[in-house]
Amino acid sequence: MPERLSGVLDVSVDNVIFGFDENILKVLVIERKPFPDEKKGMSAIPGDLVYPKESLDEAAARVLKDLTSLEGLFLKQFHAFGNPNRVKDLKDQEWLTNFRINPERRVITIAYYSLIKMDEYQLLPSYFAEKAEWVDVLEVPALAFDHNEIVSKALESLRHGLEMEQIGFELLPDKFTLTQLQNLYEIILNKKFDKRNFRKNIKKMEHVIPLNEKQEGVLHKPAQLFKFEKDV
Amino acid sequence: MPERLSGVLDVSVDNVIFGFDENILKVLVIERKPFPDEKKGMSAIPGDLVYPKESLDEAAARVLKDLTSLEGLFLKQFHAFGNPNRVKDLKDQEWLTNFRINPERRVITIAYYSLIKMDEYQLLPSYFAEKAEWVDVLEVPALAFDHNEIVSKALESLRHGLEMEQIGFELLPDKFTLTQLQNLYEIILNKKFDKRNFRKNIKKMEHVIPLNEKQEGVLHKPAQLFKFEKDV
DNA sequence: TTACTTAGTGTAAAAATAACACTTATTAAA
DNA sequence: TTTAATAAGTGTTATTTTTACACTAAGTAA
Repeated sequence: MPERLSGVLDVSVDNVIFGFDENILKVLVIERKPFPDEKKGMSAIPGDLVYPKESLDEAAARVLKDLTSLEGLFLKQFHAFGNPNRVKDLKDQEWLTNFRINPERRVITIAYYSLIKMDEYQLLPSYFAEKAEWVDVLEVPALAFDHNEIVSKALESLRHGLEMEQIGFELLPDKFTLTQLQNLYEIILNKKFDKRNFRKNIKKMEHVIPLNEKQEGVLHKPAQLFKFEKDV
Repeated sequence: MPERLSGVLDVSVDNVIFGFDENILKVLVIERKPFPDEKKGMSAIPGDLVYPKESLDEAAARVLKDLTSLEGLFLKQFHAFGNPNRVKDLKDQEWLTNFRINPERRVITIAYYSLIKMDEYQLLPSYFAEKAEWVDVLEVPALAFDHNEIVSKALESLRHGLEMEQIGFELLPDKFTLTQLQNLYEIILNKKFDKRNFRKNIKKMEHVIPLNEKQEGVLHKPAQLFKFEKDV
């Protein structure tokens, strides 16, 4: 048992938070406060160390809450990243020195993704971030650590493992039109659907319930509204 | 940052090793050496702590090799388990005391599954195990830690994420019959397929190559043999 | 030669998917 | 009050995919 030294690891959670605004899919990144000799702090996705007495899911929820003030969201664990050098880059080390007791220590991270409606809350940067902002999933800048890899894999998992029911609950208003729903599918899956075929498929879904209400305040034929029914 | 104490976590990998013998799907479990007052040691799936300088994938491969002497297998990371009390059961603690420097320490585990042909190697119990044995996936006994949960989730992932190409490479002989292949599918997916329809589907797969060879030594019409072609 | 065993094969019905264009309801402006 | 603009809403047909189903063929052993 040669190298079984103790206490040499930390475990963190990292959250890839996708934001949806009816037209575009974005990712939440946090910009670090710059160092004295930096023009602009490097960006990262929100993550933090797991506390001693919380589960991984609890840690992910806590971090999400701390960084976005949102609670009760759908949070999906999708992969663990454990490259032994994933936090050893010089810039990353400099930054960690300011925010971790043991900045040099190896960190294994468990990554989650989550989905929120961008317009439903204000981004509130946390104590260690200069600002929090949305970036287009197709134009993610260079991020700290292995966060670009984490974001790529999250997007892949999102498109793969997709249970639209759950996602729809999170990302659409309580009452929504079929066009909004189709938009959601198209943006997340990054492909187009035929309107009539799409609607035929939706009709088969028992958890999408038509309401006796119409859209108001639009300058065209108002659409019928629908809701999701959770318990079917 | 109230509880951000350091050095309180270990990280392990656990491998759910599925074994296939043309008729049944089994899981490899290791029986611990019993304590003086025990009749029979408790069983567990093979896992171990991650070394300081290896990646998670490397750790999983190493553990698999140590415990089964197999190398180069398809290894799929499928979930991280991090309940803070997952190794705190009394029996588990007693056992850990014999094999870990810090038995009381919380352990987060990254779980992998793998697939092997049962008849291709001898089970060689490692230094801390009384014996290693195969158990039917439908009759897994009570295991240590949260290993029953891990096995369930592995089976679910296996059936879900299934890329049969890869699995077939591991689990079938170099030359196989379509009946063997169908068996493999049926056992892993736990359902029956129509023989003709199954064969129609296989014909569409470019990586399944018919050979100019027949089965020998059987007391019925010999079947044509096929092989997998990796690079398509 | 016969009995036994598993291999191997085609077709038709049913279901799912894909392609496609016009009419309707509403608002705002003329 | 008519017209223009906008997005909503709707059905049918062709194509593809999936399912269901039963007999003949090739080999071995008695």
